[in-house]
Amino acid sequence: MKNRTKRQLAIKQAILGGRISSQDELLHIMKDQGYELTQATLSRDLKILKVAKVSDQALGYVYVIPEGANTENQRENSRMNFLADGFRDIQFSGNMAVIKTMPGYASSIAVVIDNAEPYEIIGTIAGDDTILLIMREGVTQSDMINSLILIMPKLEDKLG
Amino acid sequence: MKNRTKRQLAIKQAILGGRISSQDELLHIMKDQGYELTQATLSRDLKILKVAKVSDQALGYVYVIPEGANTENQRENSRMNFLADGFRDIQFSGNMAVIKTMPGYASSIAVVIDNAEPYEIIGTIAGDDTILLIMREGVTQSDMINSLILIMPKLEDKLG
DNA sequence: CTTCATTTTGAATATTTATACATTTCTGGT
DNA sequence: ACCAGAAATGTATAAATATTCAAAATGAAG
Repeated sequence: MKNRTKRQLAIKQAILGGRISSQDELLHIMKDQGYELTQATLSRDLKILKVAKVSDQALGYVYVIPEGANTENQRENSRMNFLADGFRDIQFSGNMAVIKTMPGYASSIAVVIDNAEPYEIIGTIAGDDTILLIMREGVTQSDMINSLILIMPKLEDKLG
Repeated sequence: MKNRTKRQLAIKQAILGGRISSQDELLHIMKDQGYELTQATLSRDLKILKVAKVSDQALGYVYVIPEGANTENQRENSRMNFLADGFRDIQFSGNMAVIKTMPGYASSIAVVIDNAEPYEIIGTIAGDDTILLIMREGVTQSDMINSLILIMPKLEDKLG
């Protein structure tokens, strides 16, 4: 479970970064990165990540993540980016994480996280500029960060 | 050639309109509309139109036209929509068409049309708020309109 | 109207991608 | 620790899609 999330993030980034034109190609890339999986799993992951294949001048076809996929639609997506801008900082303590935000942002961001229902996070409590996240037993800080980036890609600027 | 353009427009609209989940399904729809073609041709058309297949809650997969496909990228796409807003009117006379635009828009729009190199249009001459289009022999007014919509989808609001 | 070159298309096929099914791996409760 | 149920994965295969190759259509030039 834990590994699945991480793998999907890696797949997503491979796609965002590279010019990949078939699942086989992507499969080799992932294996090079140390992930063990088969084409079947890859196909399922791509479905979950809403990856699409479109024609491309140079390669014939490339995999892309259409704008606004993963987040229903474009408007939702830009709202998400807006919210990500309100993110200031995250600190960990035991099985808890505390996110500090710009004033007023906390509950909106918490709602986004809640709706995504990430495996890593059991629950959230939000004030005005602070969110408390309760982490699932066994989840690492790095897992948490990956999970949050998966929900709000723009956070990568601040967390990656 | 003429028919090919028209067919591709019909395909594009079927995709924009409907929830189509396989080429076979789309093939039947096109045949119902009186187009004669095979899956092979359809596959090529979808490639040309930069249509993509992404996962969908209800249907498993649907065909979509990712935002900004057909036009290189999103920024280009919004510029295109902006320009389409400057379009006022089109009138035909013999093998010529005259587009009236808001002041200053004409040459930008003409450049977009020139770059698309539509079969239907031999050439354009633009002033400040007027574009003269020379139509290819045998091209109908309806062909022209379809062709322009194919270039600037947003024109459909004003021409469809 | 021919002829040649180019483009488009279909049929058959290769390639790619999705999924059914069986198996393994997790998770939670006792 | 053990078991039952759920989720994830691989294997094998079905289904879907892209491409090769040959034929037909179209266009340009004489």
